[in-house]
Amino acid sequence: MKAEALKGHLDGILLAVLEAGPRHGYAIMEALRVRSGGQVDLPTGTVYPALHRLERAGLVRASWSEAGGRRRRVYELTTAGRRALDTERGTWQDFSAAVTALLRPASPAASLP
Amino acid sequence: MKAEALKGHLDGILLAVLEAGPRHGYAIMEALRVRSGGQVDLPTGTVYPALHRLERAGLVRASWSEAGGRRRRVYELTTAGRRALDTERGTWQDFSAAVTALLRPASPAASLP
DNA sequence: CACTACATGTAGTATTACTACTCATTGATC
DNA sequence: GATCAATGAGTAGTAATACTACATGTAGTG
Repeated sequence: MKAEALKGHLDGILLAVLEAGPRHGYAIMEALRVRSGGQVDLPTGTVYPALHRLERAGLVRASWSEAGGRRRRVYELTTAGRRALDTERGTWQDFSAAVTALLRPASPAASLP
Repeated sequence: MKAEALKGHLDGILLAVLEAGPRHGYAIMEALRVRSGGQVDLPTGTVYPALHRLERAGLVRASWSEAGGRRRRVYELTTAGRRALDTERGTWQDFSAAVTALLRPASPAASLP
């Protein structure tokens, strides 16, 4: 399972990575790879547009920096971003509990009422 | 939390409902409402197209039936559908474990290496 | 008669994450 | 000295998904 779709929870995950401190896009991708044990390996075409989206939404703040002849765009959480992360954690709890319950085999049940 | 997006796991959930026995679309929506305690309340514009998709994919088999002057399209799992449901359960386990881990607060961490 | 529950469906839209590129620098390898 | 991998940022175009908002019709209840 490599490029597993994060399906709507990508934003929350990016915010969670940034909670630990400011990071640039490439570093975020690597942090995700490391923290997931290689399970989550996002392509740049997923991560960069997502960061721009979060920036437009005011959940992260970005600034250019330079290191070793390489320009980096460093992102950090805003207050709204922190709030959004809290909300997302709650949403995820509810969502995952609901899906887990629905996916669990039910009693073979009465079919047509 | 009402029309919560099932985000890519709708198909698996529909298959899980049908695992308990054949059902028609409307009954599936109701089963979902009941089994989720009202949390999951899908609009018809989500469920019917999804069922058609599953049928096209060969994961369910459909047939018309008549009850009380009402025509119903009754869906039941195929062998492929049963297999797909097993796969989806595994995928969900991995996926939810990964998201839960990534969403968990990390050590405040070194930022820019 | 009007309204609700039952029952199925479509058209059009917004969002999302993907593939497949482009561009540029640095450091290691041949 | 050339070439390649890693670092770093980005876009264009596409496919999939679930949504809103509608159309259509029957049965039963107040």
